[in-house]
Amino acid sequence: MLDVALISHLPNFADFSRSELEEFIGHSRARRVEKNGHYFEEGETADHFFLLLDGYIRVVRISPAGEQIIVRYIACNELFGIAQAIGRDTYPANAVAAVDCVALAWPMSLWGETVRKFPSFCCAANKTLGSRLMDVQERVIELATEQVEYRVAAALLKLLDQAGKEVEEGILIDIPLTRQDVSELSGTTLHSVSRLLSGWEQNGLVKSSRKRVIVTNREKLHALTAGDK
DNA sequence: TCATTAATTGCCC
DNA sequence: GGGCAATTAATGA
Repeated sequence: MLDVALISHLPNFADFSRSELEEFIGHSRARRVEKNGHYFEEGETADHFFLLLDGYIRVVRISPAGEQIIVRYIACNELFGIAQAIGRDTYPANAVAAVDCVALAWPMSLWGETVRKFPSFCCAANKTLGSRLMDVQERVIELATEQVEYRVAAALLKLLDQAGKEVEEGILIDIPLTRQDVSELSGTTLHSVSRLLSGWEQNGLVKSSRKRVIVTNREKLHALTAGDK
């Protein structure tokens, strides 16, 4: 079984006693999903909720025309698949492992009592939902009003916050990320992303290679989202 | 080494 | 900016 210390520091569990947390974890099962596998698919009965312990998850929806849209990425220590919290009994999107992932899975039947009994857990779930909602609102506004350059820069900056990892040349987005992925995340095409990244590379903002993006000048990238240009 | 998957670039709308 | 095609590059079996 899993070491309680792995997650006891999370705000979700602030008002669990040690034994309560042990019991709660006892009701979960660690679920491993290898890269490109999925935790659940859109429309499936939501029988579990999850806490990501390691890895990154891509939340994907398919448009009526069959095109993929990446809704967001989920980083570790985040709750996901919490359909019950928004009154659904099916999952609203696909959850795909962007890398090999480990998550704890609880039966959804535990959701109600957990939320009722532990304000810290409830509060963390609300915060998670709230910040996702804010994210979505921001993106709607971006899509309606901003240029592609802005949107791609904003998408990269968001990933930097979620998955940034310091390396010698700058900050690496620690998720395998194709141009296609970036385009699905920012509502454009892989061609435009490729052209933008090439341009930015020449100007020293980023360094990219196959499935990897390193941001070498965060300030300049940020400036692209500041309204000018 | 070959087959597959990604990335780049030029041309046209 | 997007769509398409040709080309090249990287990767993994």
